[in-house]
Amino acid sequence: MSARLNDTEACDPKDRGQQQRERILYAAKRCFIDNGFHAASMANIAETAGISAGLIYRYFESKSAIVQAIIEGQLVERQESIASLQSEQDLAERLQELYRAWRDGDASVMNAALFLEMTAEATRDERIAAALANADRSCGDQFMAWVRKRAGARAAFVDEHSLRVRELVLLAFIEGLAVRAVREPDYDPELVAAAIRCVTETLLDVDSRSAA
Amino acid sequence: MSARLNDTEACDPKDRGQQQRERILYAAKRCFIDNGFHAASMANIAETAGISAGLIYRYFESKSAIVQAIIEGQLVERQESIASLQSEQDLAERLQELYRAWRDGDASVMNAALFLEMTAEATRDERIAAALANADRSCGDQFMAWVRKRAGARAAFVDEHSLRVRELVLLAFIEGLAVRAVREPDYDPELVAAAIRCVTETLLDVDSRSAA
Amino acid sequence: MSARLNDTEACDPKDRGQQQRERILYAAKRCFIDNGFHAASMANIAETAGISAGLIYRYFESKSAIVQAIIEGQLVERQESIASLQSEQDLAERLQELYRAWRDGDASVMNAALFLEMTAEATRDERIAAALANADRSCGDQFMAWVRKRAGARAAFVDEHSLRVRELVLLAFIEGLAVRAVREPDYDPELVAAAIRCVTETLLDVDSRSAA
Amino acid sequence: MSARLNDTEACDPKDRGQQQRERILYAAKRCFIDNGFHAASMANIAETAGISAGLIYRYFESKSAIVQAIIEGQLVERQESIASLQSEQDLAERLQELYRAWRDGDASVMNAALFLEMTAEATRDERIAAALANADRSCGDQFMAWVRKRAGARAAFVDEHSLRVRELVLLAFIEGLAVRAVREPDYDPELVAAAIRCVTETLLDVDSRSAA
DNA sequence: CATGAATGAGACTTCATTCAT
DNA sequence: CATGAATGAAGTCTCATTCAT
Repeated sequence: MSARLNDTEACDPKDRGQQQRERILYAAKRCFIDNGFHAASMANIAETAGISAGLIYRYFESKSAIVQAIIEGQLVERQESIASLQSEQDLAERLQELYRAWRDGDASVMNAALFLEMTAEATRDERIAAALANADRSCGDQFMAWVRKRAGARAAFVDEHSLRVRELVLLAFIEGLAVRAVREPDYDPELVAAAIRCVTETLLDVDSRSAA
Repeated sequence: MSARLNDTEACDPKDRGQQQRERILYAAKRCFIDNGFHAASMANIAETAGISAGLIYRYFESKSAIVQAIIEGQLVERQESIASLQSEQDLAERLQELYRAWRDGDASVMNAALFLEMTAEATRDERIAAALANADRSCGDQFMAWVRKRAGARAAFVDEHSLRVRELVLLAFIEGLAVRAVREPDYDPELVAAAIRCVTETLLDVDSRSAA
Repeated sequence: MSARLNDTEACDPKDRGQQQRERILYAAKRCFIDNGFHAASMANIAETAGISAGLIYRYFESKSAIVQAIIEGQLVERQESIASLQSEQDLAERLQELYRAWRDGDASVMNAALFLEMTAEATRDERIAAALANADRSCGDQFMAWVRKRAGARAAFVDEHSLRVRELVLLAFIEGLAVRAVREPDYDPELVAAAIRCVTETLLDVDSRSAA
Repeated sequence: MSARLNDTEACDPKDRGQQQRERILYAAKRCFIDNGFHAASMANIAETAGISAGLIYRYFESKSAIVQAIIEGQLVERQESIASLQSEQDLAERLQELYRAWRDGDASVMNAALFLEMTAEATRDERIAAALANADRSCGDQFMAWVRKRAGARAAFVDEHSLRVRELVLLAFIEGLAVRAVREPDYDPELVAAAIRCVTETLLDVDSRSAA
């Protein structure tokens, strides 16, 4: 537990708590990914974080509070990602990145299995459901604003209903990729790229499809 | 589950065991849907099936063996569903039905949350992963055969790669609907219908898109 | 664990469950008396009962359910005791018996410390409060009926309000004896007997005091 | 707890510790009353006292040491209360006040549930038992002296034994009121007042009852 | 074939107490 | 003198699984 290595770094005492929170969150993410949401025990998480089990409760009210924090953290990441979105091609590239992250299960980003489990857990835990719904709505709105802006840049008109349909299709497709990443981890990357292009091009082709 | 047979009625002694298995599987499906995969206890399942807890172990080695059996059962259902597929419009209608079943948790089909949980579980349980991959591949092939047949019926040509892309897009979209059904259960049905039409029309519009 | 000694006696299989319930209740009473209500753990009770901790939950929903069962058991005892009450002298004798049982802490009857702790617990556990209130009301009514009957036997009239006052005084006095039994276990028995006579005689002296 | 002194103000340095002790004791009493003896945590008490949890251990050896200190403090209060007792009517009034405090949980005096819990705890903790016995005896003697003085004032003779009986009856009745206050918090105040009058009048009616 | 009582491990969570700062 | 982060033991309760009947 030397201070220099993976510990507190003994500087800036005021946000020591924040560091602990993050340490716990990171450990929890790893455990959830490795063992599944229910199989990962608090003792498990504590050990991974290198602290005692009871201490977690100084920073999080309950196991479910940890999940909520993870969801909210991801919300921020997603928002930043959308905010920095440029062209339509950029969107396609981002989706490919996302797919790779999902498939490879990097603990620092969202992992597909974890994403699915959290979604399923929302069915049974109201607080998780609320956190997810909030994140979805927030990102959805932000994304639609982006689409509108892009359309406006090309002087194209896009009616509200059509916009909503596109959002749903794109969202379902993206989330479906999470399922695909888990169930069939060995797709040819080119195939996935083509599928992503197929969807993004169709959906953002504002003019030809606005009558759908 | 006919009313006549819900006890030990001595007809057809050879597949008495098979009847018990199915009775257990049906009960398990109901419990998993209602309570979630981990929250459903063996006692729960036994009670739902109207038998004792210990008896389950005569027919299934463990709880996870039940899950596998359910997955394999679903494979059969899906194959039958695809086999009976007719026109393109029929496909869209089927998808809408599927979405409704997912959202409402019809016990006869699979429920969305359960679908997601099983998918996530595949990350941790090799046998479940194998069962799922097998089911996916089998259904995928069958579905592609259907598309080819439909195209042939209209004398349209469709190259292999394009076909695979479409399959992936459609599959991801369908599975994404499961996520949507869980995370946003209050979509306007019309919106979902429009999204489904949007995808099926685009994907099955063989001629105009074969170059994509 | 031989069957003949302190076990199931292997007869009458239908109320095996009832025997287990009683075995647990008896063990719980002992533990509560010895260690206090909160300090007595379920593991403690289980060990005393000679079973595993988890098994208790087949017979009682929770720790608090055990307390409720104890309370209800005592209600029955109290009712039977009141029902068999004869003359006024009999009442005084019964109270002396009760005091002795309280002071000596026989686990089979009510123990004073346990009585007080349960009363205190009622402040924090609604279900216990309800069970106690129910028992009190039931016994109170029964007791007042007895007083009325005794008065009628002597052709004495006793008005309702005066009756209620007496009931309260007697009840408080009895319950206060529980406190006394715990806080000063070494009273001269004659002193207690005199105090009991003092109260019972005063209270049941219908004629001279009915104007009070 | 004057508003001026709620921090480290350096006046009168010698009994700074005493102030802290009292602050902690007051907080503990509040917590015990609100949450019960076992449910009140040290963290709870510390927060109520406005200090850190660790600091409590500079002033009290353990949680149970706090309880003892509270009991000893109550002894002083009770003695003062008895010392200021005037006429027989005054006694009745005091008892009504006490009953109200019992029932309503006034933090300045003791609350009934807490009183019962501490009494029960005496069964298991010798030091608490000793503190309680000591307090009871001391107050009892003081009370009997008061009765003798009142009797003497009216030139009435009262023999020792009769005096002891009265003391026991009154004490049991008072303590029984604590039980009543917890188990039946909704008594008509008039009923309680009548019961108290009934007891005090009977017991202090030196002449007519001295033969009992 | 069938039961369901019994087990034992392990889940989440709380809390009195200590100790580096 | 004071803090509050940290621990570790213990608490209640659940549940997959076994086995005597």
